[in-house]
Amino acid sequence: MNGAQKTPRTPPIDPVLFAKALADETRQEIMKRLCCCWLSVTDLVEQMEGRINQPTVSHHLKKLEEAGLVRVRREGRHRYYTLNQEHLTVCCDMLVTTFAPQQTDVDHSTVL
Amino acid sequence: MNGAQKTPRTPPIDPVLFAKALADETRQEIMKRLCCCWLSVTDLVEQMEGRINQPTVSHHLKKLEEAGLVRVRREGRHRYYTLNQEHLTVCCDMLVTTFAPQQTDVDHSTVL
DNA sequence: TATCCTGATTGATAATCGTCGATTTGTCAA
DNA sequence: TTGACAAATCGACGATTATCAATCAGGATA
Repeated sequence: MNGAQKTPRTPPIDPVLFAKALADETRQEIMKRLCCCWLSVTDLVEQMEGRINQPTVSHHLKKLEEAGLVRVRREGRHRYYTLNQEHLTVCCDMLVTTFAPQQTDVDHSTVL
Repeated sequence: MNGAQKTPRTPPIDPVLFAKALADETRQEIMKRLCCCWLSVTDLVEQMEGRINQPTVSHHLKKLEEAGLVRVRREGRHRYYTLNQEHLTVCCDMLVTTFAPQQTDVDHSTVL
């Protein structure tokens, strides 16, 4: 009885990294499929119905993970991914704040 | 007494277009400089202090305009740009909504 | 008109990025 | 061990994109 494990690292709060992670149609489709459940890479490949294959899905998941937008859970030989809703919300709030007027350069390198 | 004129078209609500517009460091810097005032292309080029030149600034402004993130005002031979705060907020809200769970595919092609 | 100024457009180039086939790594079950 | 499966990594290729120099279009002023 082990293996189950959450992503530990605090997600990066970086407006450019965040936007780049979202700046792809395929990645957004993956995010939609992960918004309500945990799916493995194989699950995602199946749901894409031959439009993209396994290495590509892995590649996109890596980018999303680097941006802190997905959580990973390892279970046996599977890895289950799900969307990190909280971080998405935090980043969206940060965007609005970053580009708000009367802005005196908020520091986003440290988590609030 | 004429010339002064706002951008008429309702900005597009498209999560991928929005993210792509934000997915560049230079563009985000331009957005920061436009968040509190109206600046001309020449103003922006000066503020960038030789790091990017005029055609590049124009190119970035075009992308931001296509995403509805800047407003333009023509005045004589000048064109003044400023950030469209409202649309930025709308798009961020849309992102959170789009990837929220219990989502029954909200239509974003029509403005709310 | 001619000239100057502002900013958009074009064409070329280099860098980045998405995609895939092939391979590798890691885990479970015989 | 071995074999089977899941998923990451690697290398290559094509498409997209950021950038710049050069040019062009429109408006102001003389």
